[in-house]
Amino acid sequence: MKLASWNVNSLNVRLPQVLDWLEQAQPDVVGLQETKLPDERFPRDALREAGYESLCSGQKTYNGVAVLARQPLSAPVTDIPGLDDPQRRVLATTIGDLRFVNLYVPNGQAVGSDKYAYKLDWLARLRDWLAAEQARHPRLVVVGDFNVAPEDRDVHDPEAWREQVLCSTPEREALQALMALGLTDSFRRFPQDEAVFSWWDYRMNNFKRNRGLRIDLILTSPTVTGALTASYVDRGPRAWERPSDHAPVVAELADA
DNA sequence: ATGGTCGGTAGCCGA
Repeated sequence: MKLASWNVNSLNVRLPQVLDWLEQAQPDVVGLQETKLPDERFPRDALREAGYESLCSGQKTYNGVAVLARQPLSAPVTDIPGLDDPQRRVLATTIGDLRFVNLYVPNGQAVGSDKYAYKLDWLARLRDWLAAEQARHPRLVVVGDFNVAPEDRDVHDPEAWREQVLCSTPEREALQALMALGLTDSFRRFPQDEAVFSWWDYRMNNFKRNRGLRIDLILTSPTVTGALTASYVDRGPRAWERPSDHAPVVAELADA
């Protein structure tokens, strides 16, 4: 079983690339972020023709998440309980025996800003909810654009990024608090090259120079971690014409 | 060279 996460930075613009990538990579489940589409404009039919059922939680202009799967998707949840937030950043659903949680974590803009405070609060509330999700659903997978680079080795220039947003100690500690629930960064379960990233700013030829961060993650609960057979970043689509600024990330599971 | 690009929108805001 092949799981993936991809921040597409507008599904309206990126739908042809998503369809190409689905055809090429043949994932079973995909979490999309930054769809930037209200649900009535979600391209459900085109995705169904490609073999995928979908759930979406979108809004105009900003944010928006969706999950695509070859199997039926049930029991959707679109909000962190108790967090009254109009921003569409969460979509959890059950697919087979997996509970799949797709996230677009707030960016945080700059350390010390109001958006940064919102990000840290959001992550703290996420932790409490994921603890409950894990108790209900032992086979839990949490994917998405976390907008946090877990460690310095996930950053092209750690000194330049020291205590900057996406890399600051409070953000990393908030991510660690999620992982302390028993969630594993699937990418680090396997030998990897150095300087593997999942996001490269559009500016300054950052992709060509591989000046990126690894902020798109697939976290797995212990029973799922035990079934992992691979986890990697597919840089291919980032090199396509008119790309998203993020590449898809993938985790593969042995069949049960 | 201290910025440089996108996407959505119709101003700039957000990333």
